[in-house]
Amino acid sequence: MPVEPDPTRRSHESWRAILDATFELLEEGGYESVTMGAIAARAGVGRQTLYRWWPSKAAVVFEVFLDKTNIGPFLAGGEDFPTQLRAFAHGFRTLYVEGPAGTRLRELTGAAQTDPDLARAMAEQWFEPRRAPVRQALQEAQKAGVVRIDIAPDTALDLVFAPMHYRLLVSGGPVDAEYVDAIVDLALAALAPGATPA
Amino acid sequence: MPVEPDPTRRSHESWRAILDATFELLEEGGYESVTMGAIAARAGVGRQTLYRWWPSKAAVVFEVFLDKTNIGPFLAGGEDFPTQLRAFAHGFRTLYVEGPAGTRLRELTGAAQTDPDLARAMAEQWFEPRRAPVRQALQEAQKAGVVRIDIAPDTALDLVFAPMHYRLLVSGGPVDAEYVDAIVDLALAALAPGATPA
Amino acid sequence: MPVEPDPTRRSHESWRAILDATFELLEEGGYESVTMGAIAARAGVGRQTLYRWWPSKAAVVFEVFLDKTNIGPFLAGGEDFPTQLRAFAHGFRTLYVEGPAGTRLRELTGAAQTDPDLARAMAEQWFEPRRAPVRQALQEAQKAGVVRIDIAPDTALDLVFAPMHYRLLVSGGPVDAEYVDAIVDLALAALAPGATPA
Amino acid sequence: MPVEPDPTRRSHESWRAILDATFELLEEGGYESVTMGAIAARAGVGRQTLYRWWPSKAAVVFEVFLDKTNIGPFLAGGEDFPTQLRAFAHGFRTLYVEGPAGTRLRELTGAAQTDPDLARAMAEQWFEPRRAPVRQALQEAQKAGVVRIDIAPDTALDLVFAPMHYRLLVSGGPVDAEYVDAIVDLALAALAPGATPA
DNA sequence: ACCTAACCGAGACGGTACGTCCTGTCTTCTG
DNA sequence: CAGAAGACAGGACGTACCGTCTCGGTTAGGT
Repeated sequence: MPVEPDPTRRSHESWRAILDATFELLEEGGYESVTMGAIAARAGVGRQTLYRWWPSKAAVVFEVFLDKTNIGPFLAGGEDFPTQLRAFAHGFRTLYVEGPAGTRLRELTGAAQTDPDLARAMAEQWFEPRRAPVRQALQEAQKAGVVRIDIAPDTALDLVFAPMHYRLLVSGGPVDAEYVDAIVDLALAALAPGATPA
Repeated sequence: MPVEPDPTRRSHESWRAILDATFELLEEGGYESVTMGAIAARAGVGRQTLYRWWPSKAAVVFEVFLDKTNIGPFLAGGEDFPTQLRAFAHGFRTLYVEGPAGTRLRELTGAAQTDPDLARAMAEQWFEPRRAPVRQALQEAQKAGVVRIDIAPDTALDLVFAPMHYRLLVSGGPVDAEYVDAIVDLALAALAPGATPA
Repeated sequence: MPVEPDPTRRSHESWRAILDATFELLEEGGYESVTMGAIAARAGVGRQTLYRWWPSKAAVVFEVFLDKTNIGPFLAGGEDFPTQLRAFAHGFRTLYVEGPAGTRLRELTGAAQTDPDLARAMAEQWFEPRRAPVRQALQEAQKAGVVRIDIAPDTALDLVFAPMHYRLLVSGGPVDAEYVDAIVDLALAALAPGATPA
Repeated sequence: MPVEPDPTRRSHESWRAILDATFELLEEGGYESVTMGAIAARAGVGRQTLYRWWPSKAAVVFEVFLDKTNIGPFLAGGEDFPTQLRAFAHGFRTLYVEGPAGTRLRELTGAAQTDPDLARAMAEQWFEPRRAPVRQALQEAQKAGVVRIDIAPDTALDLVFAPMHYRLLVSGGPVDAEYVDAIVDLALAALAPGATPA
């Protein structure tokens, strides 16, 4: 049984240096170019220190990703659900889909396909925290009768989350503001209380 | 100057042995356990023969994936669009989402996040051939007035394709028949000619 | 500036535990398997405590060797030189050449080839104390005219000490009682006052 | 079961570069400073190539030692045994006891104390080839009645070989020409047909 | 009865070397 | 003469130790 090291013994300087070094390496050459050895060398840290706190380079990169991007988007309160949802979707796109954050998200999600630990960590620490507030608002909207009650909340959420991730990871299609608007429109249409199939 | 190998010289026995060996290795240990060396050894083939015809293990695995799965789903003719779409979605789920094919699809899509050549090959040879017939049927349904005309076809397609891939690749949620039904229902509701947002 | 540790503060329990742990590790896996970390862990002692009192694992192992073997052989008084020499040689063989002590002696002498500090310590604290009484007896025998006077004492001593160490360290040949007898016979023949070359 | 690589496939350039690099590293920093990684880097060779042909750095260094020193000493023919023996002993001292060769011999013999494979290789490929011609000459001298017949040849050989190795490896005493002469004198005295103990 | 200084166990730290694995190229021998 | 076999340079991996360091806790005088 692996002994969990006492986090209070952890050297803050090393931890910071490791995250910074990893960030720089990611910016310079992308995920593939990052290696445990390169991180250690850049950070001026022993290789073993890396392995003491992270099981793999994927874990380090994920922590950097969390460290740099754990800033939203937040759900605006005091607005109606459609407005909230649209604002959230645009915020998500701005923060995570384009630019380096999008590339990191693609690379990490890619690595997670063959790394169950990473997949679990990302699900718990990244994806779920972003779905949770929207789920909450959705369920309130359902109770208020603004959204169909006969849809499982997670299925409804997928209508907005899935297309953005799908274009990012699979189809490579553009995820611009127009696309986000269209997706939100379609989701709201599908979720309208009296909606019926074509 | 790299000489382009003459495809007519390609040995069918070797080609077959390589694909079979790769398939076996995938079944036995998954994508991570496959290496060019292991394929060559298992196939009784020289390493160079592999590199002559494929640039990377991803390319070999993708060819195996194509070889084993290039069998549908097909779009039923002579039925109305909702019926066609639903049947297609269930067919897709059955063939590619669960079982080994789903695992291969996840692994390859994962690898494609850091391998642009693989990403392009998969888009052209796998994803697009599956979207194309549905796009065709959708556009005919739009012309027939059965589906809203004001939606870009690829955006509309995403309503069905995205959720299945999202659960497979990102959320890890179940992709069962109920989910597929729900997604198709919601897509059709969103695409109904008179649909309006919540 | 390195402060010299105060020897009076030395914990006897730790010292004992370290020597015992080292001895056990040597018995279990030989010199190669002993590490400073393993000694500390086995002794229930901090790593730093080891380094406070010994500069290297070789030094610890040598102290264990001294601790366990510093018991002779002794030179019998009141006998003639040939008898003394023969008894000493057999005693040496019994105590140090065979069994674990012989293995330790081999390993330490081996390590001393690339560790001058260890080499010096062994020469002063182990080899010389064993040569000294024999040298003393030899010199008395020379004065008494029983042994040739024209041979440097250390050269004469080598006639007995060298063959046993040579077989132990270099040739791997047997160092049994017959060999010791033969060596002592030859040495005495060479050292006889009237001896002349072949 | 480890597959023995086919020696005919061995790259002569790499082999030469490895031996030369190892020799240089030995000259520069001694045995301790040599590492498999440093050899590979200096030789411009892959690490795996080293491990393909040698099991350890000790094996490489031993091969370098053989390569550089496998040049004698030779036993002069047509002379009487005492003259042959003395010339051989001086030749041995000149070639192997002083200078870098002596240091290498010490380091390798040291390493052999905890490396049985090395010990065996050295015994077979280095020590025995140097003892063999002397044993041969000794046995002829015994048949000719010039040397006592009642001494095992290997015991007799030890009278000359052991003291030189003992001073080199154990006592650190000088191994100069005077010492060699004295040792040869004593050995011959001990081996004279009519020799009797003191 | 309290300081205070050195000791202690524990273990994280920066490093170095290890031996293995895999990649993509090059060479040799064989059917 | 095509291709199986495998050696090659290169480089990342994860592990094992090294010797130093920092952290609290304990012990032992000296006040």
